[in-house]
Parts: sequence; structure tokens; C-alpha cells
Amino acid sequence: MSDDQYSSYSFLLDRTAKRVKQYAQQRFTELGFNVTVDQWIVLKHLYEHDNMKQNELAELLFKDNPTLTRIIDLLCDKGLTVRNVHPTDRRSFVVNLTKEGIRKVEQLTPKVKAIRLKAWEGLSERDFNQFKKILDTIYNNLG
Amino acid sequence: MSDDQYSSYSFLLDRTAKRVKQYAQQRFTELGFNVTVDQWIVLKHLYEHDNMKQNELAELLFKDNPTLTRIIDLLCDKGLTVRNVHPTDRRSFVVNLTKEGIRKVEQLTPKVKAIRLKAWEGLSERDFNQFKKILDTIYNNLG
DNA sequence: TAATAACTATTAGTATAACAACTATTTTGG
DNA sequence: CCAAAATAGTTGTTATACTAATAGTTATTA
Repeated sequence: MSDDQYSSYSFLLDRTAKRVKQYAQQRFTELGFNVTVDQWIVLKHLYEHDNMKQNELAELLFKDNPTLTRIIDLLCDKGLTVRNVHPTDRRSFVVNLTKEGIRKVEQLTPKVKAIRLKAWEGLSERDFNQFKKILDTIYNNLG
Repeated sequence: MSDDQYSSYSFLLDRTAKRVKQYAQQRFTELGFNVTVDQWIVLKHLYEHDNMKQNELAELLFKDNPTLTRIIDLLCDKGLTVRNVHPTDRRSFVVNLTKEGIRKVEQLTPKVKAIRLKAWEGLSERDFNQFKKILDTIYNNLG
């Protein structure tokens, strides 16, 4: 493939990732979810793996520590999460959902799924597997 | 495809787009390019389509006006672009590369291509076409 | 033509992202 | 055991993204 043809991959990738996030955020706002897409991702993972250290959570979500610190700050301000001291390492906090945080995740999960599915209309499982293979290859090439 | 399986597309997409940008930015910094990835994209498009109004440029690059205003501010501070008044519409500016801006684009273009190509190792033109088809479909589904 | 609407760019405010620097801890190695 | 290195989290800075608001200009239309 020619260099020029190839160079457009980053443009396509960036454009699409931006629109996917933008679309979700707009639905979130319209529907009064009162969380951002990134805050939602943190909540969802906490629902599935509660009691995680911040740096474990950051690694899982491919976010760096400062970014996660600030997202957790906002979630704590909203009363959806709490920081608890780590039982054996006083440098660390473990992050937990509050009751309200748990309720929020349970309320929003099916709605978020519906929003996410919109993007995939007209595409097949075969497409998904191709898509995954290519994205993983790019990801690993740059790792 | 199941909802859950499907839901991971946005994660894969976001993760990969982030790494592609981050990888490029790290190489840019290492090699002393002295521009960000987004600033580079603006410079490159100005090289190919000079004398554009800011809002035309913003639309072409999928950036909003405030974002583009600030990128242009930074590029002007660096002496790489200038704003000129639009000949017939005093609300608008047209943006042009300076001589230094032109030199910068010509110097960096082959280096940027090499950086971009790294991601695509082990992938074929067939993969690229699949990739493009899927990304375009997602993009249009949400448009 | 005059009032209104639409448009262009900017500014302000909040959120995310990356990096560097810092504090407080814990771990390591001599 | 103690000094040095590593680690966890926070804070600061810069850049980008999105929304809302604003000033200045142009287009519309009553």
C-alpha cells in the first residue's frame, strides 16, 4: 500500500473515535445521566471490580494516574464513589461505589448499551472480528 | 452478536486512537518537531489548501471553532501561520502559512509519514480496506 | 430602510489527556 | 537496620473538546 493511502488511517481512526464519544456524550446529556462518558466508564468498571486501587483501575482503563485522580474527585463530589484507605498500604486508596453509585450503574447500564449499539448497525460479527484484529495489531505495533 | 461483545468496540477504538496519537506525539517531541500532533494536522492541511477561512478549515478537520481558534493562536505565536482579513467578509479571517510554516511542513512531511507507517506493520491493503469500511460505517451511523 | 436574524470568530468555563514535579509511603540492598 | 530507590497519589501546566455567551459583521425581511 502506498504511504499516502496508509497515512489516512490515523485520520479515520481519530475522526471515528471522536464521533463515537461525542455521540454517546450527547445522548448522556439529553437523557440526563449527569455523568460524562469517561466518568461512566469508571463507574461501570467499579461495579464489576469494586475495591480497586486507583493505579490498578487506571491501568485497566488505559488512563494515567493524574487523569484518574481527577475523575475520581468528580465522582466523589457527585456522591457516586468513595475513597477508602488501603488496609496494608497507606500510600493507596481503594475506590468503592456508594449506594447511589450502584443504583446509577444499574439504572444506566441498559440505556448505555442501547446507545452503544447504534454505531454497529449494518455491521456483522465478522466485521467486528476484523475490526478487533486490526485495532489490536495497531495497538501492539506501537506498544 | 451479543450486546456485551459489541459494547467493547468503543473501548478498542478509544484505546487504539489514544495510543496512535500518543505514539506520534512522543516521536514529535523526541525529534524536536516543536508542534503538537493537532497543530501538525492544521499545518499540513494549510499546505495543501492555503488561504482558507477558519470555519472552513475547522469543518474539514472535524474541529470546532473555539478549538481551531486556539490552535491557530499557537501556530501564529510560533510564527508558522498568519491571519489575514477576508477580502469580502470582515467577520472572517483567512489563514496562511508563513515562509517558516511552509519550510516546516516540507521538512517534517517525510518524517511524519515514517512515524505513521509504524502502526501498520503486519497489516495488508485488504486489512486497510476493511478497516476503512467499518470506520466509515460507524461514522455514518452516528452522523 | 430598519429591525431582526444569522454568521464568524473569540472568550470563558469545565472535562479529559499527557507530562513533570512533588509528598508520603514502602521496598530494596548494602 | 538504614540509605537509596521505587511506588501511590496529588498538584501544576499545557493542549484539546465541547458548551455557552459575546462582539462585530452580514443577510434577511417586514
